[in-house]
Amino acid sequence: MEIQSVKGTRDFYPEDMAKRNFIADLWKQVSVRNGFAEFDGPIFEYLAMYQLKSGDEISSQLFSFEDRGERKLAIRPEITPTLARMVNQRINTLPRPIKWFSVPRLCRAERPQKGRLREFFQWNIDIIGVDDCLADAEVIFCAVDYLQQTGLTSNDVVVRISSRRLIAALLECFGIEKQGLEKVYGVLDKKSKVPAETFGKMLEEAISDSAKRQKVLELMSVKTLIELESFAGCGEKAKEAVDELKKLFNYLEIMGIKEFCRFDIGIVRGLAYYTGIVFEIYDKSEQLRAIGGGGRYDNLLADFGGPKISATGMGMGDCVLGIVLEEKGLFKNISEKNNIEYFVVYADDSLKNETLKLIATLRRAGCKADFSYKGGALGKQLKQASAVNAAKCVIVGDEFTQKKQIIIKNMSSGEQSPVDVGEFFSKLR
RNA sequence: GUGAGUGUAGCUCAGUUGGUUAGAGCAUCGGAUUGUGGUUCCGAGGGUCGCGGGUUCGAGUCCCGUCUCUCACCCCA
Repeated sequence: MEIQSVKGTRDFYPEDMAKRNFIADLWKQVSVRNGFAEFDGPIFEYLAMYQLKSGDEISSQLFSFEDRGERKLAIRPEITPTLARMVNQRINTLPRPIKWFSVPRLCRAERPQKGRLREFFQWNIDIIGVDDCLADAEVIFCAVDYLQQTGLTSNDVVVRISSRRLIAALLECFGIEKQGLEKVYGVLDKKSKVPAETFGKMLEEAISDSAKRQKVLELMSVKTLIELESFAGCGEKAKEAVDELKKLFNYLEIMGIKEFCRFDIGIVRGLAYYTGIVFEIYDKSEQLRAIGGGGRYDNLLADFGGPKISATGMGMGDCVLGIVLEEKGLFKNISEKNNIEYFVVYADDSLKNETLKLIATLRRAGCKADFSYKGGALGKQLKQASAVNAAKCVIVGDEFTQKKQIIIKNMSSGEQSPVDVGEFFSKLR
């Protein structure tokens, strides 16, 4: 083979395409039934737009290039900046709440590994203009609605939920300076990913004071919302954050997805822009990276030059999800073949033109119909019919010449019977 | 970007301490079968052994480089 595919990309042969469509079609279907409207943007944007939020170092993770007018551009690594740009442009005319979704194809120049490629699809849903954590609950509901629709249950996946606002308030209460907050977030995020000893060392590097460190360790051992009461002395901000989480979990219970959701103080999310509720969705085997994640980012529009309007949302990629669905055998109902309804075969070359007419009529009537280019022995044509997984065969033979009849053969039972051509087509409609 | 492992037919893999013309199963195509398929039988095509150097009389096998894929780190929007 002369030219190989590019590192981290995938070829979608029909059987792979069937799986990709299964995933993406369901994303769209579930979004729509949850009240979200689809949008999309260009596949490349100004490089500066991506640097705005994440700084210059992001450039090494992007596929960037210059066009002939020396514009510095980049292939989109995420769609959220595009969303912010589009919403800002029409913010005064869009009815709120804005509930939008998209299934963009994204590229990131990272080294591929399990569940992460350089080109992938990511489902994004966002709700803009709602302060109430009901919007966060609805985003989580929509994600769970999707996962259930694929056949996954609360035995397979879990949504781990926490609050940036809560952690910020508590860390402030512990006396940790605002400047050091980002670094501590980074360490907390590692809690469930590294051995306890390593975690301890990382925390030591981030927080020099051992008393403060002890309080953080105490906090990280909290397993339920109720245990947070022991930090009640931490002031109004912390109390508000706890109340918000309680309210969220109440909504989740009312919506009937409580068994999918857990409070988990260790969920921080890497990025700086989250401001409130945050969550990540995991496969319960814990062997994979997150299936998806999201949360509240109330500064999103403002960061991109718009008004300060609250927003919450989530993203889910197709790579990890695909691995999970494959492992659980949930792709099994997907047909990789064409599922031809009628395969028309002809007993003699003199009937070829009549066969083509039948095919055309069947197709215009909306049936998936096909036939053999080569013709030849009836047995050969039926073999081809089996190869394309045809449900039924239409046999055009002597009966057609003599009585205008065709034979309909059911390919799974083997049963067959003659039928008048006119009657056959009138039944189709 | 750093580190480790890997690579033989479309797929899954054999291939002896380096020794003739590199094999099998599955898949594909053809035939048995000119009015009856999917399960049977027979046959065929398909490989510059990832690519490039080197050692050797001789390399799929040993050495170096490079690329891919896999796994971990960085990062994870």
